[in-house]
Amino acid sequence: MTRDRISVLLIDNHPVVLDGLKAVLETFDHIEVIGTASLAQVGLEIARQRRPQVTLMDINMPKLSGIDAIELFRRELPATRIVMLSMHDSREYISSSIMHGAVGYILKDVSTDEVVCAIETVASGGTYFSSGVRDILMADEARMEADPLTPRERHILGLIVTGRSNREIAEELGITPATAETHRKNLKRKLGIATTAGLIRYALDHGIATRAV
Amino acid sequence: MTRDRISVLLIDNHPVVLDGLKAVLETFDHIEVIGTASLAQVGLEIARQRRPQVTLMDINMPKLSGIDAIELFRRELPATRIVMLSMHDSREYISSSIMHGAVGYILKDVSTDEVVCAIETVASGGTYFSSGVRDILMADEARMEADPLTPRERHILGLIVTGRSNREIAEELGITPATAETHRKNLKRKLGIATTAGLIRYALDHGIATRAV
DNA sequence: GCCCGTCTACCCACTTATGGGTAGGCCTCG
DNA sequence: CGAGGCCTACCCATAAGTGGGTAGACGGGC
Repeated sequence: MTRDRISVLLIDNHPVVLDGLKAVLETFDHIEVIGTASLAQVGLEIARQRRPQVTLMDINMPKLSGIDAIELFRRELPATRIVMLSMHDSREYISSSIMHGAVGYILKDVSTDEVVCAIETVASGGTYFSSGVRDILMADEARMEADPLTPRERHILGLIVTGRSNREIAEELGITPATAETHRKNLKRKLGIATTAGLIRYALDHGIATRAV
Repeated sequence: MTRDRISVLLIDNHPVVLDGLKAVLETFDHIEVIGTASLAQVGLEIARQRRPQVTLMDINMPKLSGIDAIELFRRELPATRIVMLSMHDSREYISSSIMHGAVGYILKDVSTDEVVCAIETVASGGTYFSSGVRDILMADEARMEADPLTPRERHILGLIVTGRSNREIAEELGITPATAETHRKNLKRKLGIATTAGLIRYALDHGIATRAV
């Protein structure tokens, strides 16, 4: 399923970054830059036709922001792995990117080796965050580990792990499904996790629930 | 959330079983039989009003079968934990019960102690299967362990664990979402697992996927 | 040659989740 | 008393999953 060369699409409205990155990446035999664009919309059109395995996308772009573009990419091309490029290590940008479906986030001050590494990692199914980003994510996690979830949220997370629907959770706790839904949303937001599957893995990882039931 | 006494509803169209079970259970202080019925419909009506924590239900009943009744109970009262009572250790009945949402299955030839144990177990969130049933489930599992899933199914299960939707899986594998859906259905059917959450736990348990991504 | 498992694909009706919100009541801490 | 966290509850529109099916194509083995 993995082609011999990793196909990459570059989207960045800074020509210097775009061309520089392209030139550098082309020196690697196993990476194929199948297109470049300075606007997200144009990049999306290229992606429609070329189906890149990986898309490197600037987060700050005029007209269509990188964050919004993630949405569009994931709707139309769910298979392309999106790595955000950013000059800012803003917590908001990072978590927002992850929430919307990016699988990588690298700061523009990283070495090209790191970019290559990121491409390789996400292409093979992993996630990649450059060192500065990792620090922020780690700090987040540390803050979380201290007092991550409210008791109610922990309880609900436990029920989610057992496959309960919002309605079932509601019935079980004597609340309305709408409230269970809110808790579920808050869990995702707090933990920066986009999917229910991710919540389950988080819960199992952190001993909030156990596999054995 | 757990009341001091476990409220239990009994549904069985054999008066002997119904009355006998009621009499026996009432000798236990921590169990409260809040109602009995010989028809599933009647039991459902009682459940609507009394909201039992646990419902023991015969699988073979006229008019409305126990299996179908599980559906209705879970729609209206998702919180009540359903334990099927059966004289048959039919594999079909058992897996069908589990698939529809029962959390226990006990044969009628078990000791009353076992029934009490089942009630306690499911009331506290677990599942209970009497010894004869366990054997069958075990045999199933053994058969599964040998060669449970096709390579394609294993692959798709791995993607499900990472939270991919059917559409994302389809895009990733170059198939249609409908096919991804079919694979997902087959996974559930083969493994006798009702929920996506259950699939994820299965995958993590059996090393088909790992938490670390 | 035929059966069977596998992979593919589609049908339907229905339920549920998702991702944005907003907002009120309650309690605690400063 | 005011701020903020927590739990509750609802709004909207859209996307996705569920649970029944059926069925064709391909390949291997008896």
